[in-house]
Amino acid sequence: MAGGRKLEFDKAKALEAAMHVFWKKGFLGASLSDLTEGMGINKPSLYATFGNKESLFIQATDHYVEKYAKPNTEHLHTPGTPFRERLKNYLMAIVKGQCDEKNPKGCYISLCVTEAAGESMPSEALETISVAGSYAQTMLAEFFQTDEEARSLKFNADAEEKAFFLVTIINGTAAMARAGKKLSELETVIDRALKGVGL
Amino acid sequence: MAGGRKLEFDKAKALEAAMHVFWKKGFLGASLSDLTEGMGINKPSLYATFGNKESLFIQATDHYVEKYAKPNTEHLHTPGTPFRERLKNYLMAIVKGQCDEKNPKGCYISLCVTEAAGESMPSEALETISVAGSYAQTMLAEFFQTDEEARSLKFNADAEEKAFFLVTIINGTAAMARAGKKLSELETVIDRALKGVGL
DNA sequence: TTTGAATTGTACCGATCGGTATGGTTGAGG
DNA sequence: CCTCAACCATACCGATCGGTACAATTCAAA
Repeated sequence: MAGGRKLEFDKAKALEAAMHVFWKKGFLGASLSDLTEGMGINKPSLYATFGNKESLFIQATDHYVEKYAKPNTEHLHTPGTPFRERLKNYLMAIVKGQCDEKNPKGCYISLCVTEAAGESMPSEALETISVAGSYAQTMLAEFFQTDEEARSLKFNADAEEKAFFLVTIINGTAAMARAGKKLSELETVIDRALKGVGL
Repeated sequence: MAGGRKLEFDKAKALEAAMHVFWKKGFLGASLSDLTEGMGINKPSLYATFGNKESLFIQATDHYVEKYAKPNTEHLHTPGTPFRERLKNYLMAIVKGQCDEKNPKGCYISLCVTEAAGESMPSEALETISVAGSYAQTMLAEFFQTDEEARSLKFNADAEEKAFFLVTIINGTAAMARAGKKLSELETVIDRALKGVGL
C-alpha cells in the first residue's frame, strides 16, 4: 500500500505547548489562534492530530497531571526522611511549580476548576477537570491514614479535615502565585500552614 | 427646554445584576448577552447608562468592594470583643459571603485577579481589579500594627507576613467555595489558619 | 398641544469565535 | 518513476463577540 507524508511537528512538544496556553488562559480563554500560535501548527493539523479544542484540553490536562502534579507526591514517600520534612517538601514542590519562571504562574487545575464554576465549559472537559481537582485531597487524606510515621503522630485522626486544609492552602498559594507573589513569601505561608496541622 | 423619556429600569438594581454576572463568569467570560439578560435591559440602554463593558465592569467592581468587601472589616473593630474573636468573625464573614446561596460562589475579586493574569483584560479593568486585590492585605496588616490588643499580643511583629498568610487562606477558601465546598468544612480551615498565626 | 430631548427595540456593523472543505505538497510503497 | 495516502496552507463556514445607527416611542417643558 502507501505510506504518505510525515508529520512536520513533534506531537509531544505540541501537546506541551497547548498545555502551557491552557495553563495561562484557561479553557475558554484560550482561543484557537492562541493555541495554534503557541503550538506552532495550524488549525487543520491541530484537528487531525488532537480532535477538537475540548479533546485537546483533555489531553493537555492529563499531561499536566502526569507530568506536573503526580511527580510531587514522591516527596511524601522518600525513605529515611521525617514525616514533617516529607510533607513540607511535598507542599514546597507544589508551590515551586506555581512560581516557576519557565511555566505560567499558578496551578493549571485550580485555574480551570475556577473557570468551570462559570458553567460555560463543555461536559467532558468539566468531568476531566473535576476528577483532576479532587486528586490532591484524596491522595493526601489516604497518605495521612496509611503512612506509618503519620499514624504514630496521630495524623490519621481528622485526616480528611487536615487534607482539606492543606488543599485549601495550595489553592490559596496558586492564586497568590498567579497574582505575581514570590516563592520566598509563599514559603512563610507553608510554614504557618504546617503549624495549622500541628507540625 | 425639554425633559425626555424616563429610564424604565432601576440603575442600582441593574448594576447589582451586572455585578452578579461578572461574579459568576468573570470579565472575559461575561458576554454582553449574559449581561443584558441578567440586567433585564438591552444593549443600547446598557451603553447609554454605563458606557461600555469595561466601564460597567469597573462600576460593578467598585460596587462589590463597597457593598460586599468593606463591610466585613467592621468585625475587626467591634468594641468589647476579644482580638481573636474579632479576627475570626472577620474571616468567617468573608467565608460566609463566599458560600452565600444568594450570590455566586467564591470571591469576585479573587476570580477576576486570576482571570487578569491571562493577559487578555483591558488596562483600566486590570488596574481596578489590581487595586481591589490588594485591599485586604494592606487593611489586615495595618490592623495588626495599630490595634491596641493586637500590639499587646505582639501581633505587630511580622504583621505583613501574618496578613499575607490570611489573605492566602481567603483566596484558598474562595477557590474551594467556588468548587462547591460547604461553609461547615471551610470553618475548620479558618480555625486551623488561626493556629497558623498563633491563635 | 406642540416641541424636542432622552430611552427604547430592532437590525446591523466588522472582527473573531470554533470548526471544516479544498487543493496543493510531500514522500514512502510498489 | 508512478501512485496515492497523509499532511499542510488557504480560504471559507455559520455563530457569536463587543459595539452602534436608526427610527419609533415616551414624556417634560414651552
